Amino acid sequence: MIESKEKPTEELILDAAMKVFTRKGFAAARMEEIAKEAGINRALLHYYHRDKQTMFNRIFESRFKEFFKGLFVIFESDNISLFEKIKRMVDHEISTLMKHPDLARFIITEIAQSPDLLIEYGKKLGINPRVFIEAFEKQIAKEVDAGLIRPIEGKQLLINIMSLCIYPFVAKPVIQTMMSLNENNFYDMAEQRKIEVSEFIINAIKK
Amino acid sequence: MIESKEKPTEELILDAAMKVFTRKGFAAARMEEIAKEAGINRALLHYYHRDKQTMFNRIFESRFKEFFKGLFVIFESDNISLFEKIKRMVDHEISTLMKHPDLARFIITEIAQSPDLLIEYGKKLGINPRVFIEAFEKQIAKEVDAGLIRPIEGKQLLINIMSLCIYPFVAKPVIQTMMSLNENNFYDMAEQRKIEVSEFIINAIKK
DNA sequence: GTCTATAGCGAGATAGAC
DNA sequence: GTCTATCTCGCTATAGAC
Repeated sequence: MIESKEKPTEELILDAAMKVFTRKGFAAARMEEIAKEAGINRALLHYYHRDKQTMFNRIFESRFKEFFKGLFVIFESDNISLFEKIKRMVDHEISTLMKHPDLARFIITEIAQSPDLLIEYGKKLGINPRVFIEAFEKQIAKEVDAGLIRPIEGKQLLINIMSLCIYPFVAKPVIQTMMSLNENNFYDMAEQRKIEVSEFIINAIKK
Repeated sequence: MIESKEKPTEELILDAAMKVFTRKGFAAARMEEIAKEAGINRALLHYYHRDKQTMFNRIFESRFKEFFKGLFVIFESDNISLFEKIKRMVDHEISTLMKHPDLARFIITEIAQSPDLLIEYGKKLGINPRVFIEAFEKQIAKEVDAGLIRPIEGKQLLINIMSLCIYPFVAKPVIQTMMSLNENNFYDMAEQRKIEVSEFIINAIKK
């Protein structure tokens, strides 16, 4: 593997840190492993970043944004039908996670360890899910009242959508082993879900 | 808090270890914290269990069983309809996780760190998901062929069922914060899902 | 900027008194 | 069986040469 464009060391480090933190989590990650992954020396990590925690925060922030941005944007677009919105959300979410299969597990487990992270970085990055959730709930209630879909609570529907999109990636190693899926098989399955999940949801709620 | 029935120390330790390992994972768990949780001294942990790893293995085995047993049993019962089976699976899974909300995240993250755990403990405990999965796929294929349900792949349906049941618990801290749910609210929501999810799935696949 | 060497510390494990 | 004291080691972080 020849590096045709030699990246600046700082970026090499960030890339390496991202990989290692994402697959190991903060506690199990080792500076040694990050250095190795970046092809440099342990000491050099500290030249660019004060310490492990600082490094982690930087990585967490960017991954947090990656995970939480996107989704909400779609919902805000106003003049498209509910079913179309759901299709786009599902497609967007599964596409994102196919590109970053460990992202969801990383974010969720780190937040589980210190729930304040969600509030802290939510504020810092101006991501406020509640606004989005309320809008979503309102739209669902309206559709139900108008008799356009079966009765269902917005919260529950939203959890269902997230579950169907996100869980397969969170549990990827479990699913792969249980169902004997190699990397390719897994991605085929995920790709198929872009449509499968949309249809599943729409069938579940349509009248 | 008065301990009316004083448990033997060994059990106190196992209970404490279960709690700490489950919420922190192996890497972030501290022997000190386990000792404190058990109300004893650090050194005493080593009197009952050789070391941290041994202790962890013991805990992991019992939690692994807890997570993977159950589910499969239900499916094997033969003379009930598919919809009834789904209802029972959903109810069983959500009930289990309501009792042990951190269980799924624990098992999944530890397996993600070392996927061999799934194979190793699966063998050790005689849990073989593949048999179950194949039977499930066969039944779905039959129902589809007979025109009793919409066309859907068994694998995808199974993943959907697991996702809808398990994800809310895996992502519990995220969901609680995003949706402003305290413990009670969360449990009400989960309780409601026992029916909500069954209906959702059945509507999604019925003709 | 990058390395080698090493200081410093946190945490797991052991020795030994009671 | 349970504790206090201590050893040991792995890992983070720093000092200093190049």
